Amino acid sequence: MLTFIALSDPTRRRIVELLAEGERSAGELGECFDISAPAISQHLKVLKEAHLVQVRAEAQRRIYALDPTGLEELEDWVHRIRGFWSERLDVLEKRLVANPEKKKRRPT
Amino acid sequence: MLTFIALSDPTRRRIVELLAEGERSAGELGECFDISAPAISQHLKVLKEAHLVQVRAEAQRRIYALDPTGLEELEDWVHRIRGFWSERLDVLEKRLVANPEKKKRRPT
DNA sequence: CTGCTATTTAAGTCCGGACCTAATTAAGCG
DNA sequence: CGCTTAATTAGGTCCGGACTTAAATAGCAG
Repeated sequence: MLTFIALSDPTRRRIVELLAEGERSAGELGECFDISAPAISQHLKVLKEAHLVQVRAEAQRRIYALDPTGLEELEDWVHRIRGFWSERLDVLEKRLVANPEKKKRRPT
Repeated sequence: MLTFIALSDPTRRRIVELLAEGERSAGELGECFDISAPAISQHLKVLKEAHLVQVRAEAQRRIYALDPTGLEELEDWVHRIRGFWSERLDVLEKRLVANPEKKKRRPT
């Protein structure tokens, strides 16, 4: 699950947000931040490995664009978790409404 | 955005997955891992601060359960990004279908 | 070929975070 | 009250990751 690691960094998250607006070259992305070009390049590498961005060469420029794969994986994970949770919510809600004060001890 | 940082760790991700199946005490969670109880406690603290889990006291036990807040925030972020991307996808798809081999140079 | 632009790779520093053990708090129970 | 159980806080180690500067690669233009 490289997706979460990739997005845990604010700079990388910002890059993804920028690319959501449209593709950009590595240099153009770099201009949006106060860090060195190598730093940006490393961030892009991480995002690429997490399948969050794609690269395309155009002359000397590397044009970066969003890759839907990583986002889908992320969304799937969240839905899987929320799916379970929703089922339990139904039960929980009913119980809360039925007996709001009761505290139950559950055996190990 | 504490959500991504919290979920970037595999142990914490696993904890969330376990809690998706149902609430558990800190001790019960700890039994699922090969790390010390303090380590688990620290992980739970991070998850709590990211609003991914909730705590409820029951005698000496602390019962942990999923908190929907963090997951919603996560889902919102993904949707925001994918929203932009989907718009662009429409254009892209049409273009790909129209001329699959052509490579275009696009002005900035 | 030389040089210029765009970007990545290499090498090294530094800080935060994941872990441990030991000590602390807190709640039953005899 | 002492003892046990459950969990957290304290203090300290260690490794990975986000930077940096310097060097390498790659494409285009004269």
